[in-house]
Amino acid sequence: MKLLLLHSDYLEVEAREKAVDSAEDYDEGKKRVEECLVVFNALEEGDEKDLDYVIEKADEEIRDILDQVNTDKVVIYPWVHLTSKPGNLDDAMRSQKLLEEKLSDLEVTRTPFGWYKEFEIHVKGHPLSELSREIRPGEDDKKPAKEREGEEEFSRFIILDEEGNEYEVDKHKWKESDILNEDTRNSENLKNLVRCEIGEGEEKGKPPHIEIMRDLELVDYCDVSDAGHFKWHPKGVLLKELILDYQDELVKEYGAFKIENPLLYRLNDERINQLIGEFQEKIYNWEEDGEKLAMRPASDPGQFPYAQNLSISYKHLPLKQYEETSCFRKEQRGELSGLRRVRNFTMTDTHTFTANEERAKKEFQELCDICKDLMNSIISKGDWVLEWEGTVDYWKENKDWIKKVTRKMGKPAFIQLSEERSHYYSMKADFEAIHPSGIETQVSTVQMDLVNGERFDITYTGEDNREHPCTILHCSTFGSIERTLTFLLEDAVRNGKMNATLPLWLSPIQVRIIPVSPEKHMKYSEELAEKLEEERIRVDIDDRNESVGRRIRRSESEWVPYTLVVGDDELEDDTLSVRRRETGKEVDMEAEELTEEVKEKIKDYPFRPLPLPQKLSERPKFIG
RNA sequence: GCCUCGGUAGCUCAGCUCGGCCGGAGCGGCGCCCUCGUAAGGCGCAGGCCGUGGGUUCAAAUCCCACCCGGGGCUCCA
Repeated sequence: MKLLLLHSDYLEVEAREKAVDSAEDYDEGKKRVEECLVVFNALEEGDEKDLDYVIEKADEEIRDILDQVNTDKVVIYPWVHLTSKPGNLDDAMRSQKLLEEKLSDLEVTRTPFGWYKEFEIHVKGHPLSELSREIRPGEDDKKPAKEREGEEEFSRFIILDEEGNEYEVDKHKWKESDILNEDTRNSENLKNLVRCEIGEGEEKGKPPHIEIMRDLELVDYCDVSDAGHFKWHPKGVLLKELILDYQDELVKEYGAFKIENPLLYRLNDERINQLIGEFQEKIYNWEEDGEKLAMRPASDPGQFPYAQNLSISYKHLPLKQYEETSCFRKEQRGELSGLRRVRNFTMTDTHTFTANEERAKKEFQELCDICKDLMNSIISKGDWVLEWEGTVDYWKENKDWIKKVTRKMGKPAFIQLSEERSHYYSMKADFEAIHPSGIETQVSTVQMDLVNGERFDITYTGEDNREHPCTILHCSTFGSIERTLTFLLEDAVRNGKMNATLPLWLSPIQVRIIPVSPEKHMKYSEELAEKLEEERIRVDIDDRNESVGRRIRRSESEWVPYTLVVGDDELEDDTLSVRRRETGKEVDMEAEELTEEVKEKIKDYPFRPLPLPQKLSERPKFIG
């Protein structure tokens, strides 16, 4: 039996005239059924051998779909043309009645058998709305619910441990790998990564960072923009700027020059067309004065043409070009999720142009070192692992080198290999942060690109005075700042919200002073604040007319790492009562001690001043 | 794009089943009392034509229709 199942808004059907002599009697007029599953069906040759089984199976399939589309109205509609080998008429008519009986506990409508019918149908557009099934007697195994195009991109999976030892992984038995079941943080994180990549996928539900980013007044939805575009409050802007400051330091050390390209590109330029092509449906584009324009979905559309126009000699190599840019991708509506998947994000991207692959490997290593530092300093010392992706051939030829790089990162790696090169890179290393919930966030990536130099005519003049294509390395230290922030926030609540905290250098407010009595202790508080400020510490004063308890609570809910209460006792001797958020306990220390402690923790990190009025009484509430 | 849930005060939400006696609470804000000692002190005040537009009705936050916007899921992406 062949079945065609259509989840429909409505079906209207009217019997016109008998198509066969044996057609059943029928004299009802036009019928209309709304919000139903229309079951077109045709009995096939051979089905009569075990009609009961066929009907039973059909019943099963129909109920399965009903369940999924969440309706209980069925229309049974015989349609012989679904098959090229129809069963005989009598059996076919019988099958209709049997099916109706089988489904009789539901709201079933049957259209007459053997008539020419006129019908109008409106089928819904969701993925389950159009399904076909085939049932054959004697075939017991159920067809898969969805027949996916099972194109297997990767053919080989390998794990490297921190020492660079190699373990082959079976896609279907990955859980059994000993290396994934060791009782270490690395092993556990790697297991989570492998699960996300080839296992049952990511954990679902509302991501925890959404509530946090709003509670901390960092980032918020923006009701006047497109979905997936966010507004940033002062503290959020500060956070982003500090991270980018840090990034700038890394770039400077690496020796790259910083450039800035437009956000908007002309699609009728062949290069742009090629570069944006991969993003196809995902670009924001429109027409302006007859010209097709698009917002940049990545840094390449700006950076490649930029590099093309440079005059590069072998003496300039390796040439390092860095850009930090806003990218726009029109992700599907339903795919957007907090800051994790957005339509506008900031990316930091370096391209290194080298003379040849050998030289590129050296640079690759150096870029990985940078990414490692970044992971360890900004993201999380513990909870990240490596992922390599590339071709089987590249792996075979460069195994030792890949192992060497991995060893230097001090993290285990998961390697996915495909027979054919599917992207421009032959091999890439992704730096994946692992959330407390087990999901991954790709932070950095370093990619070995052996083809685009030639393809986009990015060349250097060699000693031989001839043009040679560059081997290009792509390194995005932050695939997206937004995602990085997502991880930071979720990582912060790894052990619960109680003592959750951002790294001190990223805390928008590092020290809060609470004068017990605003009038009496204000002067001292202000002097203290000034002293701390001189040491480049972000400090503010909660001078609101509230009880001490209430102000402590506010400070804690804003994740302020150090809270000082200033009262009569402090005026007398110079000891401060310091509440450390990390421990939730308060200790007495002198101003100098506190300064030293804070400075020690933030010594080499960027600093930016408080982006808000110092006194809380002068500060608006941004959210809630 | 599809499915689904939602849109009520600055924020979080209750009220809608069964139309009227419904426009509320907490937080936040403001004011007053208190001059406070480590995660919510007390009292008071101001904030909303209940997403938009239609419809039904003597009467709509509540019922119906359309649209807009947001969350989640699917698909997609990786």
